Amino acid sequence: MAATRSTGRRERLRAETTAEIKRTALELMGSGGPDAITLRAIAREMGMTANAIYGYFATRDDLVTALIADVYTALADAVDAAWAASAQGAPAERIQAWAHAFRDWALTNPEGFRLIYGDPVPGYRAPDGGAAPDAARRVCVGIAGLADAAWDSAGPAYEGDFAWDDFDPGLLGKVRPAFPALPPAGVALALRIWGHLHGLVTLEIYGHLRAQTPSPEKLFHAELAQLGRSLGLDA
Amino acid sequence: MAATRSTGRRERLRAETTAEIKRTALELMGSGGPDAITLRAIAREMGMTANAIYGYFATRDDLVTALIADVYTALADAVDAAWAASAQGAPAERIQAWAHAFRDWALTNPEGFRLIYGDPVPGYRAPDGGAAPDAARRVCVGIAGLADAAWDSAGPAYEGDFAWDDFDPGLLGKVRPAFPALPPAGVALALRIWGHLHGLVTLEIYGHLRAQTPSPEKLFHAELAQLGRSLGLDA
DNA sequence: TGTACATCAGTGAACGCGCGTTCACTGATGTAC
DNA sequence: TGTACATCAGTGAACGCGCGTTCACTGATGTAC
Repeated sequence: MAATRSTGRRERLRAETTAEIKRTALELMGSGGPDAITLRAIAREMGMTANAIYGYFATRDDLVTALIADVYTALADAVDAAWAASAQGAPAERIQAWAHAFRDWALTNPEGFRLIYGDPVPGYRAPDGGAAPDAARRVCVGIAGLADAAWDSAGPAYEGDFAWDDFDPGLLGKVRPAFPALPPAGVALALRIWGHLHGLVTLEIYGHLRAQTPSPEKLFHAELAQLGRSLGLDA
Repeated sequence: MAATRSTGRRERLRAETTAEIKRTALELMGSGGPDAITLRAIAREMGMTANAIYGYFATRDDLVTALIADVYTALADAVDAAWAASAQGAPAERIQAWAHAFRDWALTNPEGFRLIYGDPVPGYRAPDGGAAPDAARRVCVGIAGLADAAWDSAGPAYEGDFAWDDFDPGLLGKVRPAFPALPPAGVALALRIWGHLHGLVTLEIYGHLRAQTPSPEKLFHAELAQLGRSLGLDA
């Protein structure tokens, strides 16, 4: 009992320090951009030696890999939560809820957004597996949910010559069981919606949109209204 | 005469070396990412000493600033050329020509695309003026041209509560004289189209789209077809 | 045409910096009997 | 409860690296008379 509890304490301390390292890294990224993620800077911030971090992450790239997974998960959680919270709403409302959650998360965590969707940390090489974290796909599956919700009304306008093998099997492995009624053209629609939202948000995050308009959110709102109309949904 | 010609020669050599420095920097960026733009690497590649570059650029950031301007200009030239070349076509064809030129340029110059639209070179700080190069705006003005070409048929579906002061005066200073018939909602449409194209191309360049579909170009093509339909244009 | 001078592109050594990573170690915490 | 041992988080000094930038300089090219 006592032994178990003691071991538990060490493990808990260990987990806390691990979390603090990641939190500190994200804070540094928030204030200084992805360049700021260096073992030495993190250690400095935490009041420890740089190499103490090697007790928690074998290598700097391992730390970055963990950060990316965490950030992806946070984004996926945010949009999934918005989707779930709007479960009682009409499709048009739910799509707007999802999209706003996406943009809001990005604006709240611009450096996180840059970390997962932009250029990675200088010198970083993704691990051999190379596969993006599961959470990356969760976002895509979430968007497929938007397309699915709208497909009854949107379908006729969006039929096209897509086939299942136009898409990655891993993606379909998640999408098809979840949305059995969605045809290939619906998956294509999902990816295109993703592109629309990603484009506007990226332009905003990187400052390109703000150079053209003082109110990017108005543009985003118009985009969603028009999207709803294109999908044949009542706003 | 001889004197003039001699001076001309020196100046020409100087211009050639300046161009070679920039070309080398872009090549390095092409093979090693934006991180690879270092004075020492450029000098190494050119067979000269690192500090010889200080005869051409006062500082590394000055070089990067020049590179960004060059790359923006190359992109703007590419899309403008496609637009001009399709002058005889129907609006739907011209829009497709423009969009394909945009994507093609990005795929041919992915590192250039990342340089101007993504995270800048590590440690780079834009000069005080801070303003993006003129060519950056040329791209936006070009897209306003797309919206203008489609506005006769698209307008009714895209009216919205936009006003002139929803947009940057600098942008309007270029757009309104060029397209006097385009109302504020048309400018909003232009920025949204920009977002659509930018999103799909960015996702493709950064590898996120390829993880979901083996044929991003098919998706892009579908996007353009649907865009034409949304704008009320015949394909 | 020849000579004295100015220009200026490029050299080579050096600076200080922050980085990731390694090494041998210390000292506190937990474990076994 | 007390003692001997194992664990393990963290230290501190050091490594080699590539970077931007500075400095005093050399040597070739062009200029003026």
